[in-house]
Amino acid sequence: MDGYPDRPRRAARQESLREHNLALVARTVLLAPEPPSRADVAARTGLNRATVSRLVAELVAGGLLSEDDPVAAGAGRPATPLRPAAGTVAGLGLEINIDFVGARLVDLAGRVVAERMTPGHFRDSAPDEILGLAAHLGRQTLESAPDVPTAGTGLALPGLVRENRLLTAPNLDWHDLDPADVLIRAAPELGPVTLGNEARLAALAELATDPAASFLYVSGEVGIGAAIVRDGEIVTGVHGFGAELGHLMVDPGGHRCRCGATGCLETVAGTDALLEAAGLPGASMAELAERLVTGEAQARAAVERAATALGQALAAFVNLVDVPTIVLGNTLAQLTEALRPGIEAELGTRVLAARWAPPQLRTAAPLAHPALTGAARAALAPVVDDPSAWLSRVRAD
Amino acid sequence: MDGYPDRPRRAARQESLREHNLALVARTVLLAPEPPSRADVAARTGLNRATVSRLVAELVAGGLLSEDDPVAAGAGRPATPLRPAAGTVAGLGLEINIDFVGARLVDLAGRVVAERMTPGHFRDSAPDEILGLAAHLGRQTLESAPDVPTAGTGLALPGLVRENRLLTAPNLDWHDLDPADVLIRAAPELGPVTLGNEARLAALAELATDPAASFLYVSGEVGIGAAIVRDGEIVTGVHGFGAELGHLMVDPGGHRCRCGATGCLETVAGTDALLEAAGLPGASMAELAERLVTGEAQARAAVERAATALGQALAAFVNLVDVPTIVLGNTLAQLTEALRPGIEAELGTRVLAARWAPPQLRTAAPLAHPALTGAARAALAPVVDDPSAWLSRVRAD
DNA sequence: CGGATAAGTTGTGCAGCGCAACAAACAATG
DNA sequence: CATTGTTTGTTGCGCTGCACAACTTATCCG
Repeated sequence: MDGYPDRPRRAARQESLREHNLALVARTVLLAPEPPSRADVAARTGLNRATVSRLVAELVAGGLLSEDDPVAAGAGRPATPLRPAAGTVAGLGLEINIDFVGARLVDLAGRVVAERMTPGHFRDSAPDEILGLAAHLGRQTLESAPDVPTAGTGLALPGLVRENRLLTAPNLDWHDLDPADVLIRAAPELGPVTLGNEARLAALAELATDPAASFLYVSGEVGIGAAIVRDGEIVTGVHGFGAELGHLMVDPGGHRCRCGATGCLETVAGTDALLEAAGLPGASMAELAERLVTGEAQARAAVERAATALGQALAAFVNLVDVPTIVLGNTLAQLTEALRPGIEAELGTRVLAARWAPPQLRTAAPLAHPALTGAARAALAPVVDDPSAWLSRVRAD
Repeated sequence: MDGYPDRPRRAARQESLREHNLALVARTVLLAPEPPSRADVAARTGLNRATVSRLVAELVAGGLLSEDDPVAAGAGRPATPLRPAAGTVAGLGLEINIDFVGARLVDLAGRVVAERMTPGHFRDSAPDEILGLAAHLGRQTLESAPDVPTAGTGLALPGLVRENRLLTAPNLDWHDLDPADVLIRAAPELGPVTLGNEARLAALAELATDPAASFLYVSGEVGIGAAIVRDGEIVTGVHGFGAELGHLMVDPGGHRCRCGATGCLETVAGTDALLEAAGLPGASMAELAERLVTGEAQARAAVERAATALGQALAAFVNLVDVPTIVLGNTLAQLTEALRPGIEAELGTRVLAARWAPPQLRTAAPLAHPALTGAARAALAPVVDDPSAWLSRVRAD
């Protein structure tokens, strides 16, 4: 039932072979933990050394890969290590969230080329104004690195995104918008703008550490978002959204949620709800973590309750979607160890397959505003996934 | 973030082109609602007419496709309709369930070539004995159609399947088995045996009506299984299982479930649980449906409770996985209309994206033991997905 | 210093597709 | 009933792109 070749969707011609193998070689180098030689790439991909040489030549000429100085390792001709080119192609990540707007320019090598950040309070804000600010930050960021060509822009938003439109962002009180259009009008140099859900793009950033991983990324913010990653790919529902973990019901008789239903996970384990229950409204998660150390009862109780609710929701998730690992990100990352016992207890009893595949729980890689980096990566994705198209664009200049 | 070409995984050589396009042409004909001509196939796939002709010739020679008599449609040379070949390749489906063991031989055209069924009571049964019975039924079925070459066998089981092993089937009380091995020893002529979860294979049968559909298939049995189908493909979790809808928690303080947790959906809406709550233990769903017509209070209350629970579980599912359609199958199919109001009420309030994409609810296509057909289709899948391999096997004879 | 070894390059052969021209089979028209 | 127009399917040719093998290059080692 599995393991068969990808379902063929469109005709493959001679040209498709090139596109496919070019992408294969590019990915192999871009995602390798250590810079591989041409011979390494040939061995890993199954392509002939001669073919790899030809393809690498194209990719180097197009500025996607670069060669290091040859290094000898034992006998034989020294290998020429290949690595992602730095500073030749970049993607711009933008993020609009409740408490800040930011821009980050990231190149193929994963280096942050430039960054701009504006803190603020954008709850119930005017979309055009904030999008204008984002466009401005993006423009500034691009201008600060004028010699780096940009493939496009990714925009992370805390809401429901579908077909490159924002359906709703409850915490911003934004609804039914076309932010990509607004951005492009304000700053055409941003190039094609791709929208993405904040949690999903944060998951994309998390992937940088292990490009072929499978996990559920849980992003704790005011709300609770999530994204499913399977073998290094974000799993998308039919409509483009999904993984709305925050609105899983954990308490049929619980509080009413902003979404209209009752007993949603967010009403128990969302940042604001949790801090309020702990008797620390307006505080930060870090402060809450401190209170736990001193052993304050109300804080403990609130965290325990949140952990149980999270555990139940995650168990439901794992039963339905079967992911091996759960990654806690953003504000939840700071509480991982406090939450662990409660979450693991629920996972242990409720996950049907726990005996054979106990879900692992871990903290996200430390990185401020991961969705910014994820958005930049999303903007670079077309280049990585289809280098041929980018190369012909480069040649056209 | 979406719509980019499939991630390249292995090297593509000239031969890969052929394999790809051969599969493309085969699929186009096999899944077409009406028999298409070569010219139709060329238009739909984007391949050149000449190429299609070459590929079709191979597929016809290999017994995968057959030509109808040419029919004139308006001006021009009459087109030669192409259709799946009947009786030249078949897959054998086996199913072991609580109340029967069955075998069904299905050819590429979807025709049932032969079938054998043995009713019984196999709860807490001896695996070797029942697998022997299944092997015997399979052998008989194959012998009754000796001139139809078989690609292999699919085996549907009501339990957790992973890497072609049965981890657990609580209702059979079978655990940690390798049924494929047992079958092949007992009847080598069954060929390669692929295991599959009952709900998942039933979903595969449901796909026959609309080969590119996306839906959640909910299979009501003693337990409640489910399978996610996205664009005509079964979505598999990382470990191979997932979609364990029956063990979603709907009532934190509810009954203890066989799985060890409390308040699972199965304990409210599973066939046995539902009938018991309705005051009809041991009856059939059809009888329950009748009682509803006469307006019996206890039956009504039980169904309403089940509908609400199902609605909550399905809402959770849709929020997490984002499927547009929910298909109720097996025993649940008979209650669809009785359950609809309760389910839709919950979906309406709990599904975050309901405003933009309200989930549809419908009954499965009428077909006895759909998992049998699905298992047969699963056995045929390798042929459909990689015709080249099958063709060279045919040529080798 | 020469042999062993591995990396990368060059030239040839072959598979497989698109393209264009062509043959086949029918309908419409006067 | 012959001619024209239209669509289907086939044939021959040329191009793309990969594998393969032989070769060159650059290093290590004895």
